[in-house]
Amino acid sequence: MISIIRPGVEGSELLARRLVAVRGRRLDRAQLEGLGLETVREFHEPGCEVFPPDPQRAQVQLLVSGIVGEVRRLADGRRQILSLRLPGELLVPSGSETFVALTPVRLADGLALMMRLAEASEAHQPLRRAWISASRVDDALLRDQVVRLGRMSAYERVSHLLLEAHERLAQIGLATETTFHFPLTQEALSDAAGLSVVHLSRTVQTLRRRGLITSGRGFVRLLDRPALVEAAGFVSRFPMPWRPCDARRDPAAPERQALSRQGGDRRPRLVDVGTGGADRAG
Amino acid sequence: MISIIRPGVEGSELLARRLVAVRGRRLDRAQLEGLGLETVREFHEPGCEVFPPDPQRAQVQLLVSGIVGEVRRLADGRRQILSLRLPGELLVPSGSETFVALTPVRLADGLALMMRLAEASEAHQPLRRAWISASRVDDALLRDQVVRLGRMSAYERVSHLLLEAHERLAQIGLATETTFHFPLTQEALSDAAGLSVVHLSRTVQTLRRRGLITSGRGFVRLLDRPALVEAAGFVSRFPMPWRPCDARRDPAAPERQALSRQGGDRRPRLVDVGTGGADRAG
DNA sequence: CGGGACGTTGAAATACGTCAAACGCGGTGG
DNA sequence: CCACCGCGTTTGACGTATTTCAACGTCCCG
Repeated sequence: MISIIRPGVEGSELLARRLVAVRGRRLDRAQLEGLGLETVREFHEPGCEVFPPDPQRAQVQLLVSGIVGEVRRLADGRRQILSLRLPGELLVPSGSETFVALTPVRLADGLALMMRLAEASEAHQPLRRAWISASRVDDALLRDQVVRLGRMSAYERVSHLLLEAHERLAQIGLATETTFHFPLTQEALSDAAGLSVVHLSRTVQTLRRRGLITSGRGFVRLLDRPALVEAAGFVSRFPMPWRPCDARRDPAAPERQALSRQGGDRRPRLVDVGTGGADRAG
Repeated sequence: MISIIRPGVEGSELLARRLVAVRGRRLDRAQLEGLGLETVREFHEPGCEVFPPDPQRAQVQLLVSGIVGEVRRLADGRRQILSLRLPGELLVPSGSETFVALTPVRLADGLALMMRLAEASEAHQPLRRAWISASRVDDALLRDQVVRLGRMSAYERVSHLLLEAHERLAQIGLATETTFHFPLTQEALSDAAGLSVVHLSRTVQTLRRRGLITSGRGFVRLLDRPALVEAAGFVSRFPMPWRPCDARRDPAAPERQALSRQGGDRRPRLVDVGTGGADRAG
């Protein structure tokens, strides 16, 4: 299976896929050349804050692999994850939030990309426009988060969150039609969903008992997507609804095997341990 | 007292004040000339959707007076107000959201402003930069909303919401040090706070019983701001903390009186009816 | 073999939602 | 002027969703 920790794809490729997905249009790969995105710069253990590595280093980073949470903390220690950041996304620090690695993470310097986006050069208008589309999608996702937290039950929130994660990962080729690697702690998930860990755990189990998902070893499988969509009132924020099996088979294929032997990441954090043998069948 | 329905100030003036507040810097008023903001175009009764008046009309509008809610609806009728829009703010429609008038509202065409912001003309760089600051503040406020809904109790949410409203209104001269006009239905407030109307009502009453606020006739008075700030863990998102009594006395003064005689707005919606005579004292 | 991180479970407390009725108020029509 | 009505708020009783606390199981690692 595909690993989000080691996707087997370059960061710029993931960025490109994302820009294509948010715009629903092709993008000339030349637009992303010469940005120095190949050289991965950081590696963080889960729980670490991602910014700032050094003050003088770039303040914008491209997430190449792993999952990062955009976090706000309250005085008494309560934590809210504002958004989950997935590979191919740019992390721009913004005052009141911190970026926290929720899994092992690799980053690339995003400064050159940021500067290319800022300059209004004629040659890079397609990139610029794609970027604007990406920002709009990000914005819509943040508003989804508001609605999730404000008006949805725990059951709906978790379903919605999983559907969103699945779609976003699918768009960049890091999910199959039903399955994706999502090695988050239940504590992280609960902070994203605005729930207590305990209640999140129970909610996930309800989803499993009802046969909507299975999960374990950091993988989630959506057994009945239509039912989940129905339960969560899920609406896609991408211009094109995702459909499986297009550009997703070829470039990501290399390390299907390597992962499961090694256990994926050193700290094998699981969404949950699964119901025994429920999640074989690949 | 100052009315948010008829502030006695032009829309461009409110916009200007806002741009000053979000940047913490002066702004040459010439930057806002020739935008056609003087001609107020719309008048909506509460509950009406603000967009679109006509397809061919401008799709961007400046809110000149009154309060607008940025609304998402779920399939079963649940409603979440993503953000409250106050006078001097620009309403840009965005697909999944609708703008709903929560009080009587006046609007001006914002298209010319939008276009001036888009063109990179050297002359209007200060405006452009101020606008970027405003966007950043908006963004921070939306994230505040996420935290409110995700990790705060009803009591904290309402306190926080009131403090935010007060500060934003104070920044544009529509609030005194303690008091502001806020003629929202409790239903609207509850949809903003992610609570049921009933529970919101009880929460507001708790705040009153504890002597933190009084309210009635659409006005809210913060009796003990420090206590509210403490209770809500409130943090300002403006570059300069607001302090009373600077530019707020002169230009807004004209129609102090007109309002209370007329009852403010025709449908005198109240935040609540107050505890009898608790809110005199000027 | 012990310890720590993570997930699960059960019981009890509580915050919040729902339902239904009453109230206050301003507006309207007689 | 009063009676009535509609809208918004308030209240009480009650049900439910969610949290909290505490304990236990498991896996991995030292």
